[in-house]
Amino acid sequence: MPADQLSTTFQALADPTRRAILSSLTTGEKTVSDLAEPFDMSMPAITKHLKVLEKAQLIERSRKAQYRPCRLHPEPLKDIDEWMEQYRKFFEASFDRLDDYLKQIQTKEDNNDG
Amino acid sequence: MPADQLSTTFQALADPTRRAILSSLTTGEKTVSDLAEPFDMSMPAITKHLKVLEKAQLIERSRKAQYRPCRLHPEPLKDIDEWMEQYRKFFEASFDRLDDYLKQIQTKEDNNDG
DNA sequence: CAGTTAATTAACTATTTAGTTAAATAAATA
DNA sequence: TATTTATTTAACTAAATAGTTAATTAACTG
Repeated sequence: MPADQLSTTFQALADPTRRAILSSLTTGEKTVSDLAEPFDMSMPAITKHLKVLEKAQLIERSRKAQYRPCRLHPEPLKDIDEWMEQYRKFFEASFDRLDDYLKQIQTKEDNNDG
Repeated sequence: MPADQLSTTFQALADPTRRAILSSLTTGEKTVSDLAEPFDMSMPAITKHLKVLEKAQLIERSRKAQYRPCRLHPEPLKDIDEWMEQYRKFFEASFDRLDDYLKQIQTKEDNNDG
């Protein structure tokens, strides 16, 4: 398994449970139990997912009494966004999708003199 | 391993060789040998990476004589870009980075009367 | 048709991943 | 101090990943 940061980030995101955990953290800090609640999965499984997210620096953790709250650390997502930049011209220019096609039609109509 | 499309795409991108292959395809269609050339890796290893990219629908393949040219199919990247949307407000608003901090300072100076 | 080039498939291996249950640790509370 | 709550660690397993070499397939070329 590759050790570079971008690979680690993509790897961490390649799991629906971990993406759901991140999404859940967009509304603020959560305990491990809070985060585990929606999933039909043991606590140790959640602990492992949190370790993957923490190693990828997508979350940060602290201590409050017996709790180990997690919060979102979104910076690695910025790196993905920047990596994506070189591909935007390809997928944004695409005519494969209906809405893109319709947008193109609309633009032509806007420029119409008659 | 999760079967959902977004996980498959992230998984495919979680490897530097595969990302380099995609990047190489931004300049146009390439044969397998062309794509393999920069890597210190056997041909079957490259074939496997191409299979991963093809299953993730990040590349498309055709046939020309004994060649099996590959071309970029960027649509799944659009899905990642859309998934990212919910996180942009977090990393774009970040003050963790020096350039963001400097931008903030600059804005204050621009608004100065003296 | 024999040989060469391009690429894939088969068979194998080592490592990683994603989950489990049972036990251990940390901190609060009765 | 004993018990409960929150979480992690240990030990294990099954499946997936990423690579290898050797053999095979496909198509061109002399």
